[in-house]
Amino acid sequence: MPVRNLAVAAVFDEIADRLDIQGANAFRIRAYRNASRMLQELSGDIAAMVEQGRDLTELRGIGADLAGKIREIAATGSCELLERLRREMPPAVTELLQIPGLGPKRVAVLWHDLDVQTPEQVLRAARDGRIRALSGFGEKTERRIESAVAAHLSKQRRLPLATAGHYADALVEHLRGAPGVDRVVVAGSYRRMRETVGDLDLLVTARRGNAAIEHFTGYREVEEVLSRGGTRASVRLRGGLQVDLRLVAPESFGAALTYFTGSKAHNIALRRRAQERGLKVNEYGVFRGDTRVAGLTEESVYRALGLPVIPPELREDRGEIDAAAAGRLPELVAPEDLRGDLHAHTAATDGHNTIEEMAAAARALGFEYLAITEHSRRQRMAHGLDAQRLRAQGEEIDRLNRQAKGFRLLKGIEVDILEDGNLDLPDSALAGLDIVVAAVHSRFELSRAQQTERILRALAHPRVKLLAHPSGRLIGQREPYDVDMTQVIRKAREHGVSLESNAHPERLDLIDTHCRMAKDERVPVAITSDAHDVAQFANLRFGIGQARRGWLERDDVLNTRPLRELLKFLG
DNA sequence: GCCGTTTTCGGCCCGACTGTTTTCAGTCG
Ligand SMILES: Nc1nc2c(ncn2[C@H]2C[C@H](O)[C@@H](COP(=O)(O)OP(=O)(O)OP(=O)(O)O)O2)c(=O)[nH]1
Ligand SMILES: [Mg+2]
Ligand SMILES: [Mg+2]
Ligand SMILES: [Zn+2]
Repeated sequence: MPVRNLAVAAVFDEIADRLDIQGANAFRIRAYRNASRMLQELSGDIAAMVEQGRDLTELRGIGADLAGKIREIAATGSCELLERLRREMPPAVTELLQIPGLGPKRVAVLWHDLDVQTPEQVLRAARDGRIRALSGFGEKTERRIESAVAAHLSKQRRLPLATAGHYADALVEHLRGAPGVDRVVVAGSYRRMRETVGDLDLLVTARRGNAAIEHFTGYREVEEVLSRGGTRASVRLRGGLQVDLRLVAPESFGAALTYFTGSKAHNIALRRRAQERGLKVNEYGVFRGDTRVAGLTEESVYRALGLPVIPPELREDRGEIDAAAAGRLPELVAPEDLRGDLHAHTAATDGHNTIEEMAAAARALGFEYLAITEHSRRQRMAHGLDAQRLRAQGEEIDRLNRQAKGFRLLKGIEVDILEDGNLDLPDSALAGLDIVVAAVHSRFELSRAQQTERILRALAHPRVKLLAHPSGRLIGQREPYDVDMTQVIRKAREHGVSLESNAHPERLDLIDTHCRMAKDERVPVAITSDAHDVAQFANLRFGIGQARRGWLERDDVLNTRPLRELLKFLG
């Protein structure tokens, strides 16, 4: 079985961790981490590239050595360097790096001097008072480590973006009440609209800072203050979420926002560009020698580097700086570009509102159209429609459309793709519909070849115009099924099928990197809510976020088209 | 280990907080 991109990335990450603990050159380690990140974001299949004999050194961060290692991993599943490092160091040790406060140096000492290999063993060593005796460690460090391990062992993983939003809103409101506070902005991965966030990063400007930091650490949900200084503080909330606050003077707002929005890789790339121009960038501004030349606004920071402002969603060091320098940044799709929604459910199946209520909510958003796309009969739990109920619903929609002016309900279905790639309803049932959305809701465990074959077959069905939630993943709950997305996207193009970017907060599927791949292959993406009630249209903003992260412009998105053009696409 | 309209060798982002340190290493953002 060909090796997956993520598997190669995992090998490089493990090599980086082990080299780190061994005290290897920091830039060599960074090279492995950069290569891993590139592979995780790569939309094409690395194994296929190897097989086709492509020149891997054209990939960013891959030189002759790492290209060789990728070929070795593709051929054997592992590589000599990793196997050697594993022999030199017990397997579990790298997990210790995940514990906040334990970096490579301390992990090396714990392992060498105490033969500690697992978080549980660290906890025991701390409780036995064996850590404080180590040189470079002390009583306080031991206590911090103990607390950090306990938190690590009970910690939830990364939080879905929408969930983090609830915490963020409450915190921002709390901070706005602090004396002397000027502005409060959520930065970090939250501002970049990543599908999940590891923590919350809050930027605050104030003339007198101490009061703001006091106010922050005094927030009622704070469980533990992890650190606190004059310009920054970190806390852990009940429930485990970490929140970092950064405080700067108002004149540094732009530089600090750039810094705290990241990503780290984007920051490094920006700062390298600054170096090349004899400038220095930090969170206080852009400097030439001792003179500050920018920093009040993000616009001023980017301008000082000869760049237009780069939208936060693009700041991942995926080529956005080169694009900006060349004046080729995309004009990203925005919420107001949407003219309708192509995936929604009603109380006829597992939704909670009537067709009329859903239509009224869509109209209130300024939409021109809404497709009603219930589940098909196989989804028994959801009361999926059979041919007869689907026809009856179509008649009701016809009746509603006759009454409504300036708005169009589209007759649709979210039909199951069966294991063999056939659809869950006969062609006769699909014939009268405006839009057929096809979706995988079962047999996620099929092999890559079988799953790909299954979906390609569905895409070839002449009535199918939209592939719903193409990866099938549920964030934090279910991994994507194994499928060759390159082939899926090519097939979609061949048959004039659009790919859905499902905006449900647990899905956010199309994944951002696949979004970008669809764009490159000129396959239109439909940003849909999959709303099961009228409130869920609000989720569309998360779909917009993922689309923007995938570099999509208005014209790359199917449901920015006016009704007439949409209908043309739907044939 | 990667990379180059200044370089094929010598650089590689920059700063805050903590604890144990007698001047700064380690970790993190
Ligand atoms: N210049 C620079 N900035 C950094 C570095 N590490 C983090 N930052 C900045 C950019 C990050 O987006 C921002 C917040 O750090 P986080 O660790 O919270 O990362 P981020 O929010 O991007 O992702 P997350 O979802 O929290 O894992 O701080 C660094 O090593 N150098
Ligand atoms: Mg963060
Ligand atoms: Mg953070
Ligand atoms: Zn649905």
